[in-house]
Amino acid sequence: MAALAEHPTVDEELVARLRARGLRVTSQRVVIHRALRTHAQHLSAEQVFEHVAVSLPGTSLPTVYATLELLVELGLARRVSTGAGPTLFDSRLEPHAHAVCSECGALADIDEPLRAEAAVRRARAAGFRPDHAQLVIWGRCAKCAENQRS
Amino acid sequence: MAALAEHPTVDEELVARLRARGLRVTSQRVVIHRALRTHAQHLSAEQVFEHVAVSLPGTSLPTVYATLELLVELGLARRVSTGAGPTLFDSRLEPHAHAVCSECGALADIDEPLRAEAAVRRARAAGFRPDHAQLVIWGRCAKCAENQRS
DNA sequence: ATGACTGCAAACTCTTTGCACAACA
DNA sequence: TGTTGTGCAAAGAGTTTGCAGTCAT
Repeated sequence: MAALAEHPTVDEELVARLRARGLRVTSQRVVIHRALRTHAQHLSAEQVFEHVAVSLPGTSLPTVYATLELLVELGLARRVSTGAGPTLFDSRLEPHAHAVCSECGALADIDEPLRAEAAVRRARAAGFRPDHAQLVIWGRCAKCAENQRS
Repeated sequence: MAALAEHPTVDEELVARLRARGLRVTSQRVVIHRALRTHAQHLSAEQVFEHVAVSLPGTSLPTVYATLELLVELGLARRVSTGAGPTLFDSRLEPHAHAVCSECGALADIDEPLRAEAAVRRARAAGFRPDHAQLVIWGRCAKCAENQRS
């Protein structure tokens, strides 16, 4: 737990939530959380691992996986499963849609309110306890649509 | 291609779409498509494989995977990636939401119009070519919410 | 001091690939 | 007859598990 004095505001919420659950504040957890928050959104576990390797060499991939799952449980990250390639992790917590290219797998944020209330209400009426909703739009990104005029 | 005379209406569309693309109508393709249409929705490749093993023994798992992907391309099935467990394939083509239990992975249909038009328009404006949208609601199913009062 | 957490290696699940044979058109 | 499609076996990607040792509390 040294050399971690910077980024106070980014870390605060993580530390608070770990403490609230009686979980330990380890350097790995701090660095992994920071990687997700400070780099581009939608990182795979492998990408997080690469970023973390710079700031905290020796961190293992299984720890990255475990920590990312923990962050999701703590409500500090969201899983984005595109079904193509690895699962991505997103530190943007506001509900927003994702556009996924079925050709190259590229992922883009769509800033637009979800309008999922009706479906969420319907799910709740069926005994389901909704946590959050996610809208994924499948299609072709501009680049792939141009390259392959089919 | 014998003993496949039943289920005419279920098969018709598949045969038409295969012919239209100059693709061959094989017994495996017919049986796999039929399995997806006649059994409960949301089957994994493995589950399709098991069902197909009854009606056409000897069919291989790689063929099941290849054919399911083909059905998706032909617009006769939809991929549903929950991010937990294997990819599921859905023969219901009308847009509808899915509720996924983050505890046990159970998947349920939510019959509710999507209201994804605004997000789709936004994606299209960014050069993206939308194909279809999917709304996934994460949470806990009735059973898991009851078992584990946390 | 003690129990949670990590690193390592290995296993595991799901899916794809390469190649020889089979069968639709 | 000429490919397209299939089966088999093997490989591959992504993720999880078991266990011994480490470190936050």
